[in-house]
Amino acid sequence: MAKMSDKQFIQQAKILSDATRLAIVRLLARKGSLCACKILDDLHITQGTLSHHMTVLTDAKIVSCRKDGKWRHYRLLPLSLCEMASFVQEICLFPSEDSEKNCTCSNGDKNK
Amino acid sequence: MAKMSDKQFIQQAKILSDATRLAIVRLLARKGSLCACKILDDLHITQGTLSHHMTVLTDAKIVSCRKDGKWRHYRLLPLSLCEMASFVQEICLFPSEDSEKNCTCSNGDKNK
DNA sequence: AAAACATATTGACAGCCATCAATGTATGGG
DNA sequence: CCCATACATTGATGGCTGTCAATATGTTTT
Repeated sequence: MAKMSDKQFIQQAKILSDATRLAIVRLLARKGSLCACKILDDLHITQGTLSHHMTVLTDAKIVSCRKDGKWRHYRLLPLSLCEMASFVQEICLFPSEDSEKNCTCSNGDKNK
Repeated sequence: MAKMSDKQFIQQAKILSDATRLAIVRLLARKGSLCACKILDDLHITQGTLSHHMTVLTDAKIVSCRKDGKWRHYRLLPLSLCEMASFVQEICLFPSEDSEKNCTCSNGDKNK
């Protein structure tokens, strides 16, 4: 699994930090695969708004899209989400070293 | 570790999806503990802007703050970040069941 | 060909927010 | 006391974006 850049993480986090898009992602996580019209049934938004969100999610490779006649079937792509989880996990596991002793807030010599 | 609500996750993700705040978090992850003036040295923002971001991060319990005379020492709090990582991880581990067979996009009967 | 359905696109708009400049507050030094 | 330092607060502003209404595009059905 490739490591995510800060820039990538920011993009993905911004995408997931929207209530509507998170609802879509969670819905897909439960249902596996859905066409846009079924997703629309669960949300209180316009069809144009949903289309916009699906484009955003697809471009970010958070979901995949398969054409089937008139329909578009969407499915969750685990890779981006896993990379995102790892990204946060790594920060979370910071060494926790105490560098306060090195603080030189222009008073680092107050103990002289 | 408590489970995060969708609302909480959205709030935290929104906070981390800002380049400046992510830089602050990563800086604290490396250095352990820093006062505001040292954080300011690493960023190209105004002091007032930094103060704003530190308030946001502190309110969200992503960092802790300890007063020491004129100074404020900030430190990363791992809990919120870990919960956030778990939140994404759980979505990432969705069952991957294929419910496409149940899709009734008004053409569920097209094989009749 | 026409109508119905599914989705995409466009333009406009309101709300949010990161940022700055300016000012305010608190703490410590001389 | 006065001044410097560290940080907070306020008001204004520009940019981004989620949303809708309207319209367009593509596909299937009749």
